[in-house]
Amino acid sequence: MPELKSRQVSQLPPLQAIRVFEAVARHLSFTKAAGELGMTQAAASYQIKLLEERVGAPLFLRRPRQIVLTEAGQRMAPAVSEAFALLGGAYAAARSGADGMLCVSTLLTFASNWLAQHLGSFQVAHPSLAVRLDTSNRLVDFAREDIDIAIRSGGGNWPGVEVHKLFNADFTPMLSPKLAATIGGVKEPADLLRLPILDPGDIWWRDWFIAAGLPVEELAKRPGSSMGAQAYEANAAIAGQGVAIVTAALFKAELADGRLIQPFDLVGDDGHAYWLVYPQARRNVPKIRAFREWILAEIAGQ
Amino acid sequence: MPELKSRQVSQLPPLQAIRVFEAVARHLSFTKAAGELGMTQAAASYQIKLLEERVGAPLFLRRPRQIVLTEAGQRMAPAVSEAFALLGGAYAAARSGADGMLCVSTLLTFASNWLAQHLGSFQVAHPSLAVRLDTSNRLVDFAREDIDIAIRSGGGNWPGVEVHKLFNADFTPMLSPKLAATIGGVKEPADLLRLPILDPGDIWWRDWFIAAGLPVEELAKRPGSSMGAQAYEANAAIAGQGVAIVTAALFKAELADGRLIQPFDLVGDDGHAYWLVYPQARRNVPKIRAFREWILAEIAGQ
DNA sequence: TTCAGGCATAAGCGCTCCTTATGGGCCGTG
DNA sequence: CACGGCCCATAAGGAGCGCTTATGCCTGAA
Repeated sequence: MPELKSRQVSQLPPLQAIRVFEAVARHLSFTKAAGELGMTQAAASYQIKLLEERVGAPLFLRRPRQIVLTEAGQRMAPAVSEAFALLGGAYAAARSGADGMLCVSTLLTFASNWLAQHLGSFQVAHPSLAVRLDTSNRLVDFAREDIDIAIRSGGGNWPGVEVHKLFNADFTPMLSPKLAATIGGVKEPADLLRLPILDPGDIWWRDWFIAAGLPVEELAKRPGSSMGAQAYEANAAIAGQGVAIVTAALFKAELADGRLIQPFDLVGDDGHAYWLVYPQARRNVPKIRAFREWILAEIAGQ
Repeated sequence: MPELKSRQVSQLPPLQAIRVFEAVARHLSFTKAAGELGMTQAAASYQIKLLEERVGAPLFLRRPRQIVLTEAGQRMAPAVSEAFALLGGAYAAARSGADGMLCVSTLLTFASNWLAQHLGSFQVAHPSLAVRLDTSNRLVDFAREDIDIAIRSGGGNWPGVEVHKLFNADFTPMLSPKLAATIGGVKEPADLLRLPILDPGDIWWRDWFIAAGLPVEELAKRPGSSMGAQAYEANAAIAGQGVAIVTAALFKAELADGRLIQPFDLVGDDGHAYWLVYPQARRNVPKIRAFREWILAEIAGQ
C-alpha cells in the first residue's frame, strides 16, 4: 500500500529531532537541553536546524543570551510535550506494569500439590506482584502464549530456555493407610498385587515393578484407567480406591498428616525431573528473577 | 543537571522502535507495518525485538498466521497511537500553519505607497495566507525576529539572504501642482530654489542638484527638517508645504490623480534600490515562493 | 577591553538501523 | 500427502544518520 507509505512518511516528523525540540522548548536553551538528553550542544543545534528545515519555518529565534520560540514553535511545543508525556507514561507503565503481573504456566499436579501451599510466602515477599496461574500440561511456547515462566516435567533439555531443576520426578507407590489395613498392611512389594492399581498402564508402574523384582505381566491384565494427572490419582488413592504411583516430593503434606503412606523407600527414576523454565533473554527481568530466586530457595529449604 | 539526564534517558523509549510498534500494533502484522513505514519486514522485526528487550516483556505473541498483542502490548498501544496522532497533528499544523501566516517586514514608505495598494491582489490569489506587515526601517535579522520575508532598501549585497531587485531607488523632486502654480509653474530646475525644500540636508537633494547643474550651496542655507521617511515628506509636499525629493515609482498613484507632479524627467540614482530579501534556506517554502512570485510579477506588470 | 556564556559550523567517525539472504513453521491446495 | 505460499526470525554486511570534537562568532557583563 504505497499511498499509506507516502502518507505516513511525510506526515511524521523526524522523531529524534522532535525529542530534542521538546527538550529545547522546555529549557529555552540548546546547551541545557543537550545536557538533559546526554548529548553535546552541537548535536542539539544540528537536530533543531534539521527540524526547522523539515517544518519549513524557524522554530526558535536566536537572541543574544537566550532563545525564544517563534510562533510556529509555540504552536508545536505544547502538543509535542504532551505527546512525549503520553509516550513516556505508556512506556513506563509497560515496563513496571508488566512487572506487576507474573504469568506462571504450571503442571496441574505441581500447582495443586506444591504451589498452592507455598505461593503464600511469595505473595508476602512480593506484595506488588500479582501471580496468574495457567495450569495445563501443554508444553508452553513462550513465543505464542503470554507466559512469563513455567514449571515443566521432562528431561530438562529444551532449546532457547533457561532451566533450573526443582526436584527429580522419582516415583513410588502410595496408598491410604485404610486400604493398606484391608490386607493387613503392606509389608513387601508383592503385597501391592493384592490391591487395585491405579493407572496400571503407566510406564512408571512398569519401571518400579522391575526395580522391585515383581512380574510386570501382572500389570497388563489390569483394567486401564489413566486419569492423566498425579493429583487425580493421588485423590483416588486417598479415597482408598487403589495404589497410585506418584512423585513423593509432591505429596509431603499428605504423607505428613497420614492421608497417604509410602510403603517403600524404593523409588523409580526415569531421569525426568521438574524444572523451572523461562526464556533465556528474560533471565534478568525483575519479576522473573524474583520468582526464580524464591522458588529455588523454597525448594532448597524444605 | 545529571539527574535530569538519567531520568529522561531511562524514561523515554527508543523512538524509532516505538514508531514501528505503533504501526505493527495497528496492522497486527510485521510485514504490513514495514510496508507502511517504507522498510523491510526484517527491520520491523528487529525494532520490535529491540523494544521488547527494553520493555522487559514480549509485546506480541507470534501465532501461526498472525500476531496478537500481549497484555503489556495492549496496555501500551492505545497511548502510543494517541501520542503519535498528537505528534503528527502538531507537526502538520506547524508545517501548514506556518504557511498560513506570512510575516513581511517592510519599509514604511513601501508599505504605505506600494504594498497598501497592491496587497489586495495577493490576498485574492492566496486567500488562505494571512499577511502580517511589520513596518520599520530597521535592517531585520531573520535569525532574531519572526519575519519571513522583507523589503529593504540599499545596495543589495547582504550575506546569507536571497535578494531580488524590485526597482531602483532613483529620486526626483515632486511637489503639489498648487505649490507650483504659486510661482507660475516649475519650468526649469532653478525654479525650485524659489520654493521651500523639504529635508534639504538629504544627500539625494545634493546629488540631484549636481546632476541638474544647480549650486548645492543653496541647500546648506536651508533650515533642516528631516522627517525620516519619504511618505511623510510626500504628504508634506501634497499639502503644498514644499518640494520633496522622493522615489517616483512609489508615488505613481499620486502622480496619476494629480496630487503630485514630477516637474523633470531627470532622476538621481545612487545605486541603491528596493529589494525583496529572505533567507536563502527558505527559498522553496511555499508561502515565500508565493509572495516572491507575486511581487515580481506585480512589479514587472505595472 | 577582556572574559564568559551561548549558538553555529565544519570535519570526521561510530553506531544504529536497514537491507539482503536464508531458514523455519504453519496453512491451504492440488 | 507433499508442495507452495505466507509470515516471522535471524545473520551478515553496509550506508548514512547523528554524534563528537574543535573552532569561531556574537553579545553582554565585569
